[in-house]
Amino acid sequence: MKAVALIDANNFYVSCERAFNPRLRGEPTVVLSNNDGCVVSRSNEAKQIGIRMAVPIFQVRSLIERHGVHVLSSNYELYGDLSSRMMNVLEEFSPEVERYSIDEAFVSLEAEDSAGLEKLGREIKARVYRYTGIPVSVGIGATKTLAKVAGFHAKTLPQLESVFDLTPASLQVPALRRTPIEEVWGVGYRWATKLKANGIRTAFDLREARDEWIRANMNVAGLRMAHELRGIRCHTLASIPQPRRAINSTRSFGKMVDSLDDLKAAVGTFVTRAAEKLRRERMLAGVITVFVLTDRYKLDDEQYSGSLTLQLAPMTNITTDIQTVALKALEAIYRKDLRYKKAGVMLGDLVPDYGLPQPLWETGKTEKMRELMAKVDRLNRRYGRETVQCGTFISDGKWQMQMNSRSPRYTTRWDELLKVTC
DNA sequence: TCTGGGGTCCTAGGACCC
DNA sequence: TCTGGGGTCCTAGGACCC
Repeated sequence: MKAVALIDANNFYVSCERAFNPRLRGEPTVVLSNNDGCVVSRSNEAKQIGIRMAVPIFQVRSLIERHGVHVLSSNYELYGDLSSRMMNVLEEFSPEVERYSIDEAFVSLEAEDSAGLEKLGREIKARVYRYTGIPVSVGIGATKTLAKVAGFHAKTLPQLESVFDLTPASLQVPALRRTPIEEVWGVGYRWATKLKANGIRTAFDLREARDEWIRANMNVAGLRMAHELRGIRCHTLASIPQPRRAINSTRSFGKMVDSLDDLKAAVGTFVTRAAEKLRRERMLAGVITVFVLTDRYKLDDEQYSGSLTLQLAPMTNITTDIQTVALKALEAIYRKDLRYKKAGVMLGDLVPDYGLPQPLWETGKTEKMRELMAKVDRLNRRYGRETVQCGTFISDGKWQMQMNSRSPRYTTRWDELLKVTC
C-alpha cells in the first residue's frame, strides 16, 4: 500500500542549537525571530513554563529570568544547512520527497501493510537523528491532510513515541475526534472561530459536514480540506518544485529611520539579497515593488504605508539595474517628516534565465555586467557575503538588525567551526 | 440619454502556511 | 525601550471589451 508521510522536526531551531551545544538539552531554551523580536522556536521545557509561540520577547522577560531560559538569536545559515542534510536523508527512503518548509517534508512511502509503513517511519526517525542530531516526528496517512493529523498526534501523545500511522480505518474516527479543528492543516484562527460558532469543533466534524454547507460557508479550500480528511487526495506530492513566483527581501529596522539616505542603503541592500537569490535560481524578474512602513505599534505617530511597482524592462537579474529602478520607486514613495520601521522589495513576474544573449537589446555592456555579477557571486560565496558589494551607498547604519546572541555558524564558516578541547 | 449581460484581466486584500 | 520574514492561494471588485 502507498501512503504519504509527513516528517516534521521537533522544535527545529532549538534542536539545531542543541545538536552543537548539548548543554542546552533538558534546559528551557528559545530562539528569536530577526531583530530578536519574537519567540519563534521553543523547547518543550519552555512550552511547559508558558512561553507562547510568536510572543514578543519583552512580554515574557520576567518568566525568562525566573526560569533561567536560554535565549538565542536565530542562525538561519546553520538551520538551512541542517535542513538540507535532513532532506538528503529522507531521499534515501523515497524517490518522492517534497521539501515543504525548512523543517518539514512530505514523503511517499510504500509497504506491504500498515505495520510495514510504521516500521519505515521508525527507521526514518532513527536515521535522521543518527545523521543530523535532529529529532523528528512522523505522521502517516492516505492524504497530506491526514498525514498532518497523524503528525499532530505523533508529537503530542508520548506513548506513540513520535511515529503514528493513521492508515488503518479503525483508527481514523477516534483520531479525528481528538483533533481540534484549529489543528487541521489550512484552518487558521479566523476559520476556527467561524467553524466553532457553527458547531464544528474537531476534524471529525469537518469530515462529516455536508459539501453544500461547506461550499456555502467556506470556499474551495474548505471543500478540499474535508475531502482530504475523508481520504480523497486533493493535494498531490510536489516532489519537483514548482517554479517560484516571487522573491522578497524585507526587514524591520533595528532602530527607527527617517532619512532618505538610510532608506536608500536599506533598499539597496535588500535588492542585493533578492538579486543574488534570483541569479542563484537562474531567473529574471520583470517587476519590482518597493514599500516602506511606519511603526504600527506607535499609535501616536502618523501612520503611512507607501508602495510602488515598476517594470524592469528588459527583464534582468543584474543588481545595479534593479537598484536603479528600486531607488526611483523609493524616492517616489518617500515622505519626509515620518519615522520608518520597515521596508522591503519584492521581485515578481519571474521567468527562467537561459543565459542566452537577447539580440534585440543585449549590448556589450549588458554582457559585461552579467560576467561581473557572476564574478561577484563567486567571490562572495568563497569569502563570505558582502565581501564585494554593488552600489554607492554604505550598507551600514541604524536600520540594521539587532542580533545579540547568535550561535556560531558551525557548518558553513571555516572560522566558526566547533572546537573540541580535551 | 437610456437600456443588458457576459467575459477577461488586473489588483488589493484577506487568510493561511511555516 | 522592546512586537519576524518569506511565501502561496483565493476572492471581490473595478475596468474594459464586445
